[in-house]
Amino acid sequence: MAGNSQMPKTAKSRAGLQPRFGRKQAGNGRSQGDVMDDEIALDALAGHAGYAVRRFQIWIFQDFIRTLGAVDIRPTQYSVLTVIGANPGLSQMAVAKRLGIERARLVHLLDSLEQRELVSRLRSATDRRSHALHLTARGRTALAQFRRLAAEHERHVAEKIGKENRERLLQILSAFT
Amino acid sequence: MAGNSQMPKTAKSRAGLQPRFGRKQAGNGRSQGDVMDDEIALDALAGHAGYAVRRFQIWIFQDFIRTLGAVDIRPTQYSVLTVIGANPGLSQMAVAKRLGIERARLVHLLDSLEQRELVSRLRSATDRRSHALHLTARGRTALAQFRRLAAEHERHVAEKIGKENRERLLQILSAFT
DNA sequence: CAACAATTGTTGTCGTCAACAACAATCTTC
DNA sequence: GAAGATTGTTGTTGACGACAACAATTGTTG
Repeated sequence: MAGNSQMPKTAKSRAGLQPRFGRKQAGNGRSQGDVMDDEIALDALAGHAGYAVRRFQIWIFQDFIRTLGAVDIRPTQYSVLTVIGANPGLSQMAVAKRLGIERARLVHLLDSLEQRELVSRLRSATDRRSHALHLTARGRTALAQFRRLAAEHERHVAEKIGKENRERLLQILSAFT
Repeated sequence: MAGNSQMPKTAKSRAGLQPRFGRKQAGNGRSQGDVMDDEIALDALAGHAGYAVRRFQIWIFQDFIRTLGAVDIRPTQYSVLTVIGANPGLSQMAVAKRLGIERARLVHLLDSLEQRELVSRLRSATDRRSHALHLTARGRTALAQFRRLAAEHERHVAEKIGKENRERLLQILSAFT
């Protein structure tokens, strides 16, 4: 869950969903389908939380990916690093459960993170089935940088919906974290 | 955008993300990774809007899929039907742009919807490149039922986060619809 | 009006992600 | 110790977004 979100690899420049005006001044006779975007009624959709949340989530992930683009870290990777950083020694199962990621999926995520030498899988002394996850030294310093960029992303969010709204949002959704 | 969201085909019964207690009373000596979920710190993640939004979006889509499971309608399909129903005669381009779906993706969505005889693609009289999208009679009555189920889903959302919070959320995110 | 550019629907490819299923190695439990 | 559960792993399926290319059909412009 923390993961998902199929974002564009190439972050789109057009950040937004701002209403677009203009485009062919609304003439008299408009044929089928020839309607300006803004005029297209959403109908019941406008009252659906899921629709709004979905579009917001897309925007926010795109901005995250763009903002952390230079360091090539996606939201899921960031969430994994953060949890491991805050809880060294966790098993893959524990991380997966905490973040709502499938353990099958976490395998690949960790493969990549381990290849980049940000995370290391140590064999657990007490349970030889499981791995104890740790950040490498490199991972720790890298995460510090990621955090700064993530904070910048969070400022973008605040700019987009308003500082107070962002906090209200976090409060409303606190049960889901 | 309206689309995306890879949901489980088989809606999970456990709706939630409620904190789970218990599981092996926290003994004294806990080894690596042997930590109760609730104790695992999220650290910076807790302050990230994207993380909360993502988990909420997953919950909400799962509930939508489960609630509309009997009629086999997913969020994206519902959004397409709603927009076509509210704006008969729209071209595929117009629908795609309005919902933020790729037109390539909409092709498949409409193929499925047309096969189920909920939507029909009529050749536009004015632009022979494009299709004028309409709901079939069957589609209109079906959509009415979908709407009732979607309203039920929306009530689940209200139960989950609170009636007032849901409305506050819709207001905060209104710019994204 | 004819050449060129843009749009529309379509097909296909690639990459991300969630859900499952199966498996070997390793605990746990009875 | 045998049966059952858990952990990490691999592989498959399906929804989805991004892209690229294409034919058919406008539009635009010299």
